[in-house]
Amino acid sequence: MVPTDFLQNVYSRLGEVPFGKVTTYKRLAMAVKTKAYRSVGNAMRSNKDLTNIKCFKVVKSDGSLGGYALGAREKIRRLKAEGIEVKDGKIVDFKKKLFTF
DNA sequence: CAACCGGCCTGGA
DNA sequence: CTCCAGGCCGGTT
Repeated sequence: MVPTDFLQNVYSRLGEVPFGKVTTYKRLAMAVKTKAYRSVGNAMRSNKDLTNIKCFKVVKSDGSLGGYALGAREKIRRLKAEGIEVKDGKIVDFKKKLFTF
């Protein structure tokens, strides 16, 4: 299937997030001029290209992890690989690690 | 057309 | 102030 404009937009924006930083579903949604936070998550889920699309860099607005296709465990591991610590299911120093578009 | 969703926010206990 | 439940928006399948 061919990705929609929305999806391409989301993926593109996600690619702007620098190493060591994260973003939220909401912020991402705002970046693509939409209020469909849920759809963004849905988009991540439907994404197959995990190698090129770092969906693990997207978390909830309150700093908690949210979901991940490969499991929360894996998500945490990946984030840690970028120097982002996760404690008790939440990002440490979330506000600092948060990237704003 | 109907159902699903990796969320967010607000209100009540 | 913290915790739980319900409601709600928008886009995909």
